[in-house]
Amino acid sequence: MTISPEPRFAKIASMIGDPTRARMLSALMGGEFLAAGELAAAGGVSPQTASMHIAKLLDAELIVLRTQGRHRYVRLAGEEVAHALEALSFVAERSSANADKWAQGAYRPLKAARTCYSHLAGELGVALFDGLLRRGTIVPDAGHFRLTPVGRVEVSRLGVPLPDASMSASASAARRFARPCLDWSERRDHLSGTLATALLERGIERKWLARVAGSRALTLSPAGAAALAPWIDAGAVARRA
Amino acid sequence: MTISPEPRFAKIASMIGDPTRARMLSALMGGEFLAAGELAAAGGVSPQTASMHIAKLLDAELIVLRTQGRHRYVRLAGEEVAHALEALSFVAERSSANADKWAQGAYRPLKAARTCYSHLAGELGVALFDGLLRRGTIVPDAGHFRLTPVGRVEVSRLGVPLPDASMSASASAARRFARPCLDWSERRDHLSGTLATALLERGIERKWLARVAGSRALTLSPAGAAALAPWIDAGAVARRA
DNA sequence: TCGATGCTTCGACGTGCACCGAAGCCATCG
DNA sequence: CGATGGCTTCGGTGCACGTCGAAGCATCGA
Repeated sequence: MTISPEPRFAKIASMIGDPTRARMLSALMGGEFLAAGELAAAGGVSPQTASMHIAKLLDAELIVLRTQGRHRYVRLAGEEVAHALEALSFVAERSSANADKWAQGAYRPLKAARTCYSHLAGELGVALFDGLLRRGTIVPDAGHFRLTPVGRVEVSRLGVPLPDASMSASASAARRFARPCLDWSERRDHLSGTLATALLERGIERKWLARVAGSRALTLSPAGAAALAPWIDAGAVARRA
Repeated sequence: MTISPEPRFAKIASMIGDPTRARMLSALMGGEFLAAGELAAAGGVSPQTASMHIAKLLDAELIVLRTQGRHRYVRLAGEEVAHALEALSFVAERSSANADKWAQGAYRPLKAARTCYSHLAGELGVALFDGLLRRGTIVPDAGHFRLTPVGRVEVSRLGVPLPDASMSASASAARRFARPCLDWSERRDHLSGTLATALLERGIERKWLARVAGSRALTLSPAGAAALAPWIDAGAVARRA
């Protein structure tokens, strides 16, 4: 038997495996562009060191670059990268030894509500997902989800832009629109896809949700609790926020 | 901003990121138990070195151990681990620079047909998945798939054991039964779940498919092509095998 | 034009860790 | 009960790479 070549995923994993780069990528899971300096802070290293790490991540195509004046902004390269990070988190958090650590300090806000790259995750994320299904805003359809007629009205009333009413687009577009995504803290599905992305964007824009600086965590405002009340028990939500 | 702790997924990623461990894990993606010595061969290192790596992987709970006499057999710790490896592969293979490498040597058989931990993947995997849907053996149902009445007959005729005809089991069991899984070489879904696992097991048992030693690759026998003919064009299959 | 800012490149340092040789441990087999 | 085979532990070596100081290079504001 000839020695098999090094699997391609090894390089990707080694990129993610360095503690400093992992902190950087974790910060980028917020889904936004971050400047090189911000990444250095997130990683807890000097600008020079951060610069080297950014070069490596670019080379591995885990992030993409956008130069603007003397700033260099960087973002995750795509949903696929975010998904790989989530899958790794799911494995990491599975250990029984970690079960009690959720309660304490630093991880608590992250469990309550956070971004999963471009959509909502954590307790709030799965609660919203449950609510959307229970209320009949979305229904399962061939491996993904679609809005019901009532759902279209409800969602557009929130100010979320929707694709053409015809929905006669390609199957892959329908698949991208709304599909399940495994939540590593709740170990259950939440909603992902362009609908979920639009919901999060609008939620931030209207200040229903606010990003916690330097973290993927989100906080829910009273206005947000009110807006989401049709789908989520306001009392339970308030206790979380 | 306080420096955030090292994300938990970093340790998992660093475990996967070492080239030798990556080769070992790749071999374990076959879904079977492998002895420590076999892992050493797969990794291309001495037994001592393999032993150290196995200890690390056990500590990280990426693999599980089963001692039998003087042999120590090891297997992936679960579907979650396999899924994380697949997600990483999906990122790794996405690069445009890799597009042409599929054609050449070592990767060709892997692309044609391979195991995805416990089920079938690669060109053969997606072709079978397409065939199962086109022929109406399985149909989409609320985010996963279920057998049609005709499908039950067809599949049991292959000798694949099926759960109770009632199918009144829990929703999560239905979900586990048959669901889509992203194929990193084809960049499309193939079938996963207990049905897919049973299909692969039966296929190996009846020598329709054979494992290639020291690899995740599979080869399709003429008998296999005949057995799968209702779902897959035999000509196209033969050209692959 | 000049200084400040944001980031990169270069060079040197230190350490973590993968690796193997040698030796030891535990089963199984003759 | 010794011999063999499979695997682990220990000890020592070497390399890869993450780290920062210093210097260089753009861009922006005055």
